[in-house]
Amino acid sequence: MATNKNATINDVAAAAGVSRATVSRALAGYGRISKQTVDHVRSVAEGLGYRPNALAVAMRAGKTKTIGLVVISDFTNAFFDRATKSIIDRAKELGFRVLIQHSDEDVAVERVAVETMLSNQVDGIILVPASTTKHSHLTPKKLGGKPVVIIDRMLDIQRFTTVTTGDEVAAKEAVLYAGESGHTNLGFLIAVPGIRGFTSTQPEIPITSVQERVDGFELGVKTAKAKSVWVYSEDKQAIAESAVEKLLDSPKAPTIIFTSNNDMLLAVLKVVGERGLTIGKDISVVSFDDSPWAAAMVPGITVISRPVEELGSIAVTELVEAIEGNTKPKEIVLPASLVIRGSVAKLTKSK
Amino acid sequence: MATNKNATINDVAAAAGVSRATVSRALAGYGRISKQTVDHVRSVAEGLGYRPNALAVAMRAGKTKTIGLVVISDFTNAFFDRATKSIIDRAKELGFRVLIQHSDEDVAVERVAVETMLSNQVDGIILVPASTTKHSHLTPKKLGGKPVVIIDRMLDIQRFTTVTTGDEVAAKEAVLYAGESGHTNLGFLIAVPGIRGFTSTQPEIPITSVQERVDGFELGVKTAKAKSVWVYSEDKQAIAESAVEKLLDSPKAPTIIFTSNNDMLLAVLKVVGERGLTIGKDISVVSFDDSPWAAAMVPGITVISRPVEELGSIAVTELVEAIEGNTKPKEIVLPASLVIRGSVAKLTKSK
DNA sequence: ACGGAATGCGAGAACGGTCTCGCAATTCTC
DNA sequence: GAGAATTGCGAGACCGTTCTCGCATTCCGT
Repeated sequence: MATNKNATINDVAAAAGVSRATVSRALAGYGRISKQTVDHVRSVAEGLGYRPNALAVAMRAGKTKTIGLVVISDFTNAFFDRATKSIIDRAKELGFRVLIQHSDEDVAVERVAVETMLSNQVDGIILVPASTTKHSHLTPKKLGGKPVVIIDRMLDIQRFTTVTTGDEVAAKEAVLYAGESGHTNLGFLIAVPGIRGFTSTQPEIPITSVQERVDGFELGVKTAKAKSVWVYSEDKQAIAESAVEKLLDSPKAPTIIFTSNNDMLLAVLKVVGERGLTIGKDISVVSFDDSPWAAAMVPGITVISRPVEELGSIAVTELVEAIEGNTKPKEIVLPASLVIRGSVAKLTKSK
Repeated sequence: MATNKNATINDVAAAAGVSRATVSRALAGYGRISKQTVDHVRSVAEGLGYRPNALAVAMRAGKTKTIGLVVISDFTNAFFDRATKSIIDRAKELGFRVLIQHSDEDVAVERVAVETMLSNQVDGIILVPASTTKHSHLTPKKLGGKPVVIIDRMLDIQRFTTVTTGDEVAAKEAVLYAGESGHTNLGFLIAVPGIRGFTSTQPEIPITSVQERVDGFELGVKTAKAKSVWVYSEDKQAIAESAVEKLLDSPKAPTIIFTSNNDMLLAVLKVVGERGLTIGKDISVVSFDDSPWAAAMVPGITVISRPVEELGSIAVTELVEAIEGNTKPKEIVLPASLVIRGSVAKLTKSK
């Protein structure tokens, strides 16, 4: 069994009867070298199936053309898979590769992930931070000066470029839309990482994006002068379902339920369906984040859609810019928008 | 602005007043070295925040502890995101990193992706091949002897370890279940990559997993002695919807529709919903691949569930085994199973 | 007290590239 | 036709590690 090692530049040099330097010149096309030599070396290299060792190139250059992506994982959440795909694709366009690690919403795991990326000499990192406040592994010193772009959420420091979506505005807009449709008793189901079970008193929310959604919802409730019931739930199907039960059984049962993400929406769908209620008629629903299935259901679910692909793409563009030149940190906020389908019933106002 | 380069082993050696070799020994814990020196070097290294350059280590060792993953992308397809996640996680357990590229079902893109991986010196590759027959970029020579594990589909050669699911058996089982439930007019909606529009005559199917599903369905139809209508569709929402219309409008309208993947299921849901039909009552549905939303809907969708996480995990385990020792190629087939929910109506047999 | 074994550590090569420098050969200039 | 300029290419340093080899020094036994 031939262990078929790939050809190195030395092999090419030997086969072509020239020095390593000449091979390098011929293939990269720089420096003083005759056309004949270039052609000769190139054909020899091709014949040998030579391909430069990216590791060696990176070591010499001090650049790897690789960016690290640390997401909290949970691909069930439609957001992160779409973001991941758009990041990989945009990176490819710009000539970068992507190394992916999951933090599972755990700061300790995130820390290790970042260290792994750094020891792999990534040129920069895109990070969905597990915590707003815990970022001692993200000091300039520990990062070795490598740029970082934060997406989806914000940190309590403004050291990095941040790409987020304007969830507060969109959340308020959604509530006002419900108000215009005649809904006055509103229910809210908010997924909060880190809590156990569910509760109706607002817990500490460790993630700015969720906080924004809550703020926007509250603002909407205030503006519309509506009544509201809130449940904050662990991000787990079974528990979220109990939370929905509680929402539906509360004294002033809401005619519409707003959910902070797709997983919560699924819980609503399940419980509501089991009770024999029809979406868009007996009960209304609005959820954060669009997905193919939310669009394909009948009636389609009215959602607050975030420009996820754009977010990922912009994050890469910004990061690469920071890698190649020195840029100042900026805060980029992309607009989220209400996509109206059929899941919100028009209530006849009984004034 | 301090460009804060990360400390190298030379910095540590200088700071500790010893040679590079000694630092290496102290940190890796091998060779003849005094306990005092070890402690001293370690504390100095920690103080400097030293972390070995993985590139240099890899170059020296000839191993990168990285595996390449080439998937056809399409994260909307629930299969690939779950597979990707399980692969990353299992790789992490075994001390490997994962480099991801998408082929978009295009052999040319797949070829480039594989070459990129190889030039990045991955230790092995996990591949979802875009084509059964076109694999000239996967010769032992081009691969430089690096092992490859094929998942989800098979090639027409048996050079590589393959991890797939037993879709034929499961497809047949699903059809028989429908027969037992009283269905005799069966509809099939098959997504075929590479075709345009939709057709009712069977086109060439470039992917073994889809072929298996078709074979299994056909076997079931034969065994159950049922009538069947088939539509083969491009994998695009709008077109799939037209295909569903055609299925429902065919002379012998089916009472149940089988779909070859989740995207097709969504098309069925949409059209059926728009026609005011109720799933599990007016029309029945069975789909390949489980998903959170298929489970959360009411009624839940009866699906043929494939052990995707297990598949990914096994693929990594096999690949790492091949990387570390020399193993023979094997064909691993994991069982897919029918998950019965409420989307198949029990028909009273009118004999 | 002296030879041999054990111990601790440094020098230097190697991995596979890139790139600067300098040398020889050719061409140009008047 | 002699000196200068240009051209083409090789030698060797370097990136950050690991690891083999060999050299001092200490330790032990007799």
